Amino acid sequence: MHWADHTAQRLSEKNDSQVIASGITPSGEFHIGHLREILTAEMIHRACLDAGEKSEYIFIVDSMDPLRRVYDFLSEDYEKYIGFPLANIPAPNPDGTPNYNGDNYANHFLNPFLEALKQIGVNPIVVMNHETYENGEFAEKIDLAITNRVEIRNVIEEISSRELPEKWYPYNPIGSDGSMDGVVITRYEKPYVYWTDSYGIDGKSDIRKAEGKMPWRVDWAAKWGVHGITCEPAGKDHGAAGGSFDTGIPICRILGSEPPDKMVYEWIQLKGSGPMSSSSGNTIGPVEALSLVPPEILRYVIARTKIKKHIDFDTGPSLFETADEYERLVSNPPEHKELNKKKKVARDTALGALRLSQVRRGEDATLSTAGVSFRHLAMLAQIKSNDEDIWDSLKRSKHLDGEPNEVLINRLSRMRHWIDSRHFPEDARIKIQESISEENRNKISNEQSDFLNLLFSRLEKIDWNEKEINENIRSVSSDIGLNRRDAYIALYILILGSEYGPRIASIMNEVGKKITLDIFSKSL
RNA sequence: GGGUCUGUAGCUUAGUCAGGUAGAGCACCGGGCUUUUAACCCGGGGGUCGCGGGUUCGAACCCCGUCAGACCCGCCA
Repeated sequence: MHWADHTAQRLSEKNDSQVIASGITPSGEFHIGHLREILTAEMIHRACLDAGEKSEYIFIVDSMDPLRRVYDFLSEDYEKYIGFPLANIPAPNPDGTPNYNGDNYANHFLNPFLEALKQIGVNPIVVMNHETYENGEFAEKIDLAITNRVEIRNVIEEISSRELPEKWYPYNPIGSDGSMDGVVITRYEKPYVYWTDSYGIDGKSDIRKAEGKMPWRVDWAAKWGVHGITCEPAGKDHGAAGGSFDTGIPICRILGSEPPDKMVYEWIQLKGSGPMSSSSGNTIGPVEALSLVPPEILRYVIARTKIKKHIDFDTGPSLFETADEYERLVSNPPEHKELNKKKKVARDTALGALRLSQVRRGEDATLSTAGVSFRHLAMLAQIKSNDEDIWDSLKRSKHLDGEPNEVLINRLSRMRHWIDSRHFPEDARIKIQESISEENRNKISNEQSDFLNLLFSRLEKIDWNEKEINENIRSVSSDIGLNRRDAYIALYILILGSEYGPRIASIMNEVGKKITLDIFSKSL
């Protein structure tokens, strides 16, 4: 059974309806790693719906979280905003300086991410956490937290083995300048928290408004209760023993609600370069990823992997494999015949991954395939600049019957982006030789050389099109008495510097008569 | 130091929760397709399931230990 279906089943035994949640702090550019957070939760949500459960999927944006420090992509101007809620400070310009006329910091990073989510078929209920504070929904939890602060402090100290000060409060008020740093609470009298900030200024915060927030570990536990969350997968950083999940569970109960079960997923890493991080700049954005990778393939990368396995995200060679695996699975799904238990499980898992990879829930997977392997399309896209020529070629090779569908058109457009990008694998790149290298010349036999010479003289006279080129290759090889395989090998060596390749006549045709014949004349 | 997760064919992995003869795909090799070799079809080889012990009629699966990698215990998913 697929992990999402399995989780859905477990959840249905516990609750009548589900609220699946994700939470992310918009402290910088969103990256592919965040997509795992989102998709893990969203796929569980879909699995619940598919099982006939009631379910909602909410994406909580931690817009009330403070700016921790001046990240590398920010200018020094942000020094003055440290400790401010992200919803209350200006978004950065491209050069890192604050843009006082633009959107707030949280929205600035959030909006492009939501756009990317739409593309991969994720339409969450978005909750801005600062609004939950603003409209007073947290007031009761804050009150409970403060009145039970000793107990909560003990939980955190015992479980996370952190030491908290004697006068610790599970609430950080915003001081006179807008920052939550260095504000000391003097007393609590519902609904006001009285404080003195780092300038010695006294003030009070209303717990029914966004005039302060609970610290992270308490805030998370409170959110579970306020939104009635039944499942929130968390990154493994939160999942460690003594981590925020372990403290959140008892704190949530202290605050009067039943917490979701602990659920932890592994991280996505960029192949070869360690974990992604918004602040270190080691990222690939969802938007960039989606310009190269079809959305159903991106979903499939997450869906096919068990949540406790780490994923090496790679927009290089393994993308071919993943994409082609997807195509194969759709066009040739595991059969429903008599199977033993294990094979049945394996089949259900694979089909579940496929089902959850669809951009639109419930859509037939066969509508999401292009009918052509990634590899083949990559080859065609490189040798044919005109899309129509590609459709023609695909019709001839019987990949395509009639007009290309939307999926195929999208695939080709993304393929062209990929080929033009630095991510495209070098060994998949077709490189037309200018002239033959000494090493390659030695691989060519005398017979092959005769073939090339005769072909050269014939090609000079023909109309330059794929059919003519092909016919000449065949006739010349017959005339010389060279078997066809060796003839093609000679041509591949000459033109691509390799002993094999895609249909050589297409390449020669696409490259053009003059350039092709130049290669011959320089090499022979 | 404490803890979590991962380790199955050259590569990516299914199967581990509910123990019952190790399954795929890629790659590789061979054959076919007689307008082709990154297209398509058929076949084949390849695994001490990290290692050691235990429980069991039977262990990839459960238990103990051990090695390796990743990560957490400081508000980075």
